[in-house]
Amino acid sequence: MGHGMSEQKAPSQNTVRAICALGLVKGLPPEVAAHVASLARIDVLPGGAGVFTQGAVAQRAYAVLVGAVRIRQIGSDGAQALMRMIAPGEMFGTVALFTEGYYPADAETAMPSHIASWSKADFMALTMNSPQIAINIIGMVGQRLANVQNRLREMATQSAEQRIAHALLMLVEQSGAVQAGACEICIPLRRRDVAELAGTTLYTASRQLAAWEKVGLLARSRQMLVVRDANKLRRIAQGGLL
Amino acid sequence: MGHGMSEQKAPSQNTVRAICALGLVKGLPPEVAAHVASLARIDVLPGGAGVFTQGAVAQRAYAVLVGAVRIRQIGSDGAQALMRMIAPGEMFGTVALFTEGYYPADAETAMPSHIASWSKADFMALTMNSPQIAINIIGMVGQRLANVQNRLREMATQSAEQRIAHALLMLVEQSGAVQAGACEICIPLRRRDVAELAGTTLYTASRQLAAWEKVGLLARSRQMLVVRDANKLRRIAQGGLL
DNA sequence: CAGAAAGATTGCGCCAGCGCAAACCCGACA
DNA sequence: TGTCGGGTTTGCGCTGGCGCAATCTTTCTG
Repeated sequence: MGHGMSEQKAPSQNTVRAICALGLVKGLPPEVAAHVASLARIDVLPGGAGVFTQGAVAQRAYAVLVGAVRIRQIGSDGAQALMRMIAPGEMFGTVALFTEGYYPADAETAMPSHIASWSKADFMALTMNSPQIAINIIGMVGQRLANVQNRLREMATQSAEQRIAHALLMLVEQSGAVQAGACEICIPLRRRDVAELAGTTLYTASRQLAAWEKVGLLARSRQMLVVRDANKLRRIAQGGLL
Repeated sequence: MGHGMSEQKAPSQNTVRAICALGLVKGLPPEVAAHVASLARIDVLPGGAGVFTQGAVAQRAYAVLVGAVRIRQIGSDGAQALMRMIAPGEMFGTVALFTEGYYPADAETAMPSHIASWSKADFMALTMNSPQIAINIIGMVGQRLANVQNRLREMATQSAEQRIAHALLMLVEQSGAVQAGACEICIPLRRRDVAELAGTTLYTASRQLAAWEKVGLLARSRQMLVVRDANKLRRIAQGGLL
């Protein structure tokens, strides 16, 4: 949105295809999906670029086509928490259009990314005119709600170790590229990100990840994390051992 | 839902009025609201009655007209967390109709209650036929999502004392009856409920509440909690002192 | 109204994990 | 190739709050 470094394009072949694969237009005839795509604006952003900021008036709904986005919330006391990482094919910033109208968190690219977005007017019109789109939105938001509620319960009842394991498993599910039994998480993660996702501190997260690397459960390949034994991780997440 | 003790009625005058005040039918003409009300089934339940159970196939959407409902989630390890308390005028169990179809938590009355509900078929039809209803649902779910995300952040970053304060403030907001500067929370709360809402243990919650009662910040009047100084509580929640 | 069952309180010991501080690693850029 | 800055690791001490166990209180139930 008006960044010095952003490059703006009209939808191209590839981007149209990506938009048509969005959950938003699931179950809709191709021509409707194409129409949705035609309304989108595409931003090509470098890593670390802001998309919107917490508290700003919500004017657009977004989707990641390529890359990754970090959604971070800052409390009145300055404490930060990473609400979610957005992988390609997922939407973000949509709920604020339907509620009070302010983004509840910051959004910034975690790597060079292509971001699609729709104006509030267009997006509302789409929703009003197509019950299927409205239902798709409810489904997406509901999914998120269920997910966040699970995390909330885990946060309240599980150990830091388990929570970190869960965070990694969630990321694998979101953007895991399976290769030779191992899963690479295709989202760049700092220690700090893992910590905030799991609701613990940088220090604890660093120690835990280091320990898992030592055992060979985890590895790093050029900035990305690789889970070498997802089942073992799953067992840890369930609280198998302590 | 087929309980021995439940009494089932067709919508009466009072219940119709209550249903028309639901956020679900906000912005809709009275006759549509009346139609929504006519489709509702009303259950009159005693306290402690189950409404639905976690994992069951979602077949109805619910709203509390009178009373209160506890929504509790149980993890695979048996650990419990109280997701939310439902006050009169609020809906619950609606999201599952739009997602995978299973209720993600248990619901039981926390006191004698009147519960309205709609069949999945009716509810989906309403949503398909009225974009306004669809948008209202998105708004309600979005509100919930924002709320849960806030709790998630607090859980990750704040002290148990702060979290308990937040939990009480949320309840006041939900069903606070102001009287002589103090707010009574019109939902029956056990220590355990407060603890699970705040993501701490029964013991810690009990100690904290006892301390606040000692200082006069809190009081108990027949099973209900009364917040005598909401501002002070707010200051504690913000982390003013430790 | 007695007895049982469920909930609340509180003393006490203990440890997970927080968080400072200092060192270390590594990619970017001149 | 130096050096600069952001990110990471790790030792160490400290404490919030967990959780057992015993007791007390209140609410049901017959």
